[in-house]
Amino acid sequence: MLKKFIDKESGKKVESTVMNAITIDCVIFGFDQGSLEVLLVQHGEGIRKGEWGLPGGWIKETESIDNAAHRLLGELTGLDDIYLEQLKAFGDPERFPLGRVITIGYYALVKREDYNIKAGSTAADAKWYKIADIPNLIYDHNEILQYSLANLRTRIKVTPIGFNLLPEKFTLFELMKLYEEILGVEMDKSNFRRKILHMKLLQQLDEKQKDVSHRAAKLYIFDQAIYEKLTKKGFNFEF
Amino acid sequence: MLKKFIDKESGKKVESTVMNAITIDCVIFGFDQGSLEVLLVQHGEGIRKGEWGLPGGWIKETESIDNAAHRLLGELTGLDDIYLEQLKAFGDPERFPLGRVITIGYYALVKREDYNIKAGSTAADAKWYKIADIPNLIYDHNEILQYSLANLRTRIKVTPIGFNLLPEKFTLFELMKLYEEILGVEMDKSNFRRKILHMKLLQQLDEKQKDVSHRAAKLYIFDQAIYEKLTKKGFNFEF
DNA sequence: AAAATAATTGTGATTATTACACTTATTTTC
DNA sequence: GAAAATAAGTGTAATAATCACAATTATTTT
Repeated sequence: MLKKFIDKESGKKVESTVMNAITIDCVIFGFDQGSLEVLLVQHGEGIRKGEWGLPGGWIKETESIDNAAHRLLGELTGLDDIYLEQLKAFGDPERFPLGRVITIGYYALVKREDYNIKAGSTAADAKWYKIADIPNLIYDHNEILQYSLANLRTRIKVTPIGFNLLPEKFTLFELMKLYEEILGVEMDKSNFRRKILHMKLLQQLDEKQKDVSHRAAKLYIFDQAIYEKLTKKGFNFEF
Repeated sequence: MLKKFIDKESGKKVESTVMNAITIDCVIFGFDQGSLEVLLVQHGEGIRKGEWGLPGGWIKETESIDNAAHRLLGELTGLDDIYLEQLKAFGDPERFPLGRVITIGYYALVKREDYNIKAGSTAADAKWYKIADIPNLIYDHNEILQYSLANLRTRIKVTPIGFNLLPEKFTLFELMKLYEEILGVEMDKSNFRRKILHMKLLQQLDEKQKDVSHRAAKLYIFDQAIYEKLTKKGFNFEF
């Protein structure tokens, strides 16, 4: 994977090293049975073989960074049209042991119902980890993960991106559980309902939950059009 | 400024081009007489000579990205200990006409009272521009600037970073004018006072404004300790 | 001393938040 | 098939925050 370069002007060899190499690493969040999870992959080569890390790869000469991130995500998960945002660049000179490699961190939010690892995976092994069970990761991937988690927590208070983690149709209680899990707080059912419904971001469907052993809850969908209207005049999502 | 490389493995020449070259570009915000301003520099070399752009430069092999940004900022303004944060990386393949160069955007908030352009400037010319008067900039610098402005607007609603733009001691009215200018809204003096004082982030001093031709306002300072306490348990800065 | 200017304080109507308790619908158990 | 269990969904009253003004106070200039 590493390339070797010679500086044509100075003539110096830059051995076993890539000058200013750039990679992408992606934190993929999912939500399953009340738990926030992250998709990790097992490294297939090198000294760190068998250790877990964030999925990532190299940026091609002719593609934008965003496109590279989307491509990598598609190769791994078989999904396109995923919610994906750049976090920031991580560039400690020591972060990668074999040379100077700057990585650009992304985070993605996927609906677990859509996700199917077999679809396009090139990774030896990929697995969802609950946030509390994240192992030691290669390089600075724990730092990137923690940063993205902090970012998700502040973003979700200001923007309704949480919907990207839920199925198309969801109950108010599921939505509340998502907020509780990500923010690490307990909320009041009644007050949550009032607040979220008051925002008018949700559309009630004529459908109900199936296969639950108690009174079935009404299903809702997220109204994109109203969201965009609200975004323009600014709104607040604090709970 | 551009380097030329040969890929040692493939033997291919990569002429007039830097593979994966990385720069830093910095949006430096200041606040002067009620206006939000940005520090731009005039290019001293190349075809774009004379055109304005964001101050920036190359990242050295052995320094972290954050250190590079601080170093560049110090070289230009003579200041260290500036509020500086990474925005994100910009990497459209076409953004730089002579080759693939990815740039990492930063934004800084400086107190104009501290700033002295003569201190360490290497730029041919540097000048503060009001937001409304920003000219056409080189490469994708207008895009970077717009992005940082949007970022500042959302950040300032959630975090009291605005203080970095004001002198050490300021009046409540000055603070309000800062928020009005950045967010582009009008606020009610009375309600603003109540809200900001209620947060307990400000310490009233036994000092007053000098040299004003009317009743002098009390001066306040920002209380860092209380800010950190509040940050831990989370707080909201909406106005 | 009066006028001008802006700081500072006050007020009441409206809306949002919070902590609960209560009612309703559905499924499972006996 | 009635009772128990479970969670959905509604209601309420106290408290706090927001908003749109009006009134008062302290200084400086005329």
